[in-house]
Amino acid sequence: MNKMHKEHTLTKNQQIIFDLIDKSSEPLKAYSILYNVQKKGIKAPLQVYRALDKLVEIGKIHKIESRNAFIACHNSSCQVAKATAFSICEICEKVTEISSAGLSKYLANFKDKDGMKYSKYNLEFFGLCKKCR
Amino acid sequence: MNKMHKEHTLTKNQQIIFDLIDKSSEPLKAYSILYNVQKKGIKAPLQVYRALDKLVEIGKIHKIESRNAFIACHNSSCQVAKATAFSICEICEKVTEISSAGLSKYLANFKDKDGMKYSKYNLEFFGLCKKCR
DNA sequence: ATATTAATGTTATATTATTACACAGTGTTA
DNA sequence: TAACACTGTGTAATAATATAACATTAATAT
Ligand SMILES: [Zn+2]
Ligand SMILES: [Zn+2]
Ligand SMILES: [Zn+2]
Ligand SMILES: [Zn+2]
Repeated sequence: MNKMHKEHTLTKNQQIIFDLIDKSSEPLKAYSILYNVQKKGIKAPLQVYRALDKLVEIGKIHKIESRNAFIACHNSSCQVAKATAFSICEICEKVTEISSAGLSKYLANFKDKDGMKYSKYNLEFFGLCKKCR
Repeated sequence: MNKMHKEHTLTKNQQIIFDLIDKSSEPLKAYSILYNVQKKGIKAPLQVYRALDKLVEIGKIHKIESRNAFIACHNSSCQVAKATAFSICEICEKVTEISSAGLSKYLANFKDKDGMKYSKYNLEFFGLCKKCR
């Protein structure tokens, strides 16, 4: 198989699960994923969680921690820095990945009281989306 | 009664669980809390989760979403705005609440592409603490 | 080839959280 | 007073989320 540059070639299970998440309009939960890929031969939770772990690790998807759900990344810079930001509508649960150069720069340069810098972070904003206001 | 400055009188279960979290040096998980309060008559998970929900709601504790654990708030401004930030050591799992006027001001004023502002957010920074470096 | 690493398949189990229902206390209203 | 709404409690059962343990196979590197 042709392995181009730094591209991660997904395995069969990883590809099946990534495709499902990528084409979804909303974040998907692990057991919802499991249910939807059983016809493709993925039968057990662990198969799903292993693929999810790897996809998160390589930055193809992100976990929305407050919702225990997974969303595909459409922001190529995330694949380098594990620095993510999302907006979440508290009514319709719509989740959008925020890609703001200003925000990521601010957070990447943020130092706490001890002068500590953090390259990795996860930020979740909550509010009402346009529709729900 | 003045709503802005209303003191929440904790119920018995809430007080027992808050005291445990408050005196803990690390975030506590729900079932660890349950185990530790059984001698005080709290026998079921639901009793713990109900108290936790209320304590989160009134800002006495926060949930560390990436760890499914709860920590007492020592930053009085959180009780007004549900805007929280933490640093988490990826080795020893030490969690510290960040209270930075600059950070909270920046995030409270942050607008996404649609001009939307969010008063509520949760930010988790990851890295290595002083000891673990 | 062989050692090594990564991924898979399967079963069982652990951990985290909620539903459903009955009931008790408190304060307000009629 | 009685009726009501509201909040909290106690208990059992169950749902939802995630990992442990073990055997096996595929891909990669030396
Ligand atoms: Zn991303
Ligand atoms: Zn919405
Ligand atoms: Zn706080
Ligand atoms: Zn540490």
